[in-house]
Amino acid sequence: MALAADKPVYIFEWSPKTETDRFHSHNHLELGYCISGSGSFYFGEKSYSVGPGDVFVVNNLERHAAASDPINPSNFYFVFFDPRIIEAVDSELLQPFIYRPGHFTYKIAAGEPAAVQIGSLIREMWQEYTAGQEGHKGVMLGQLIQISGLLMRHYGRHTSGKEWQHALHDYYRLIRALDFIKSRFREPITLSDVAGVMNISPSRARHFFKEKMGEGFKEYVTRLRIGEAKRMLAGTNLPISDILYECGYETTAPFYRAFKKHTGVSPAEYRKRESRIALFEKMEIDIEKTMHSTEPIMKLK
DNA sequence: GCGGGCCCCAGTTACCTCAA
DNA sequence: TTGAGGTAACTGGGGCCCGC
Repeated sequence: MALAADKPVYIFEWSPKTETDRFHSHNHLELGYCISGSGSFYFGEKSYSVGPGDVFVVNNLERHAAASDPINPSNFYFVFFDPRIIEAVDSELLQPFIYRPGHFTYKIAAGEPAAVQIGSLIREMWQEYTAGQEGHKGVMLGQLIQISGLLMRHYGRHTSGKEWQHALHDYYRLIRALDFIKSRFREPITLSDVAGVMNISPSRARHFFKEKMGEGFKEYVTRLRIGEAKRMLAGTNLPISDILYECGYETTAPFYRAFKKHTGVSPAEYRKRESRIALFEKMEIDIEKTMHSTEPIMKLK
């Protein structure tokens, strides 16, 4: 989901499915506040239990997913926002969102002072949003800045200013690389190209990428390409031969091998499966519409 | 922290054949 | 035409190490 330029802050109410939603990452930053129920939140290999009052800080690099308890489904307020709006006010306020493997704590447990204060601000933000009075966007932005400040104080207890500055420097370098990769993964792209964007040697780029992302450069590019292929297989009727070309592959063999390795099925099987799921989900929605007139779970303006 | 050399090997490319 | 799979040659990423 991309944030519109004129609406850099979104808040919405959302209940994760009882089975784990698909792992994903995105270009915006995210805050989650559990208002009721229970479940789990997954960040890469880590998992956290979810309960009312818990706050989750989600950066724009780590792949994550959520799941609800079948007996007592969790319900969240989620805030999505463009990191640039924080940066424009004070780049230091970005620090709580910077991903540093081994240091980053995604969950602030209910009852912790930061969770209480941030939870209260997110509830106020929701009220602002639903009331929709004149100037609500500005008020929401102010609340977001306040939340960032509280997060900075919360995390600042554990990390020195010098370490924060270093992490910020690395973050900007990594963002440049990821922006470059995301805009070029459909073409032949090498580690040397990415190193050039970061102004470091290919050797250093390799160490840096693995250290910050937890996976190798090629692995990351392949994941992007296969993700794009999956999106095109499910969302278009383009022939597979066109799709593999659109995703940066020049011949069929490597595409089929990589696709099967990542998904466990061939591209054709994947397309069949997704079309069946889409048909089933459409039938469910039609039945739901017929029986009840309910609001969608995910509300976005 | 950063750059670079060396070696290994997985992945890629460019062919091919075969089946449906 | 599309999809699957095999082979050989080649490329370049990863791991390791060392020096600055």
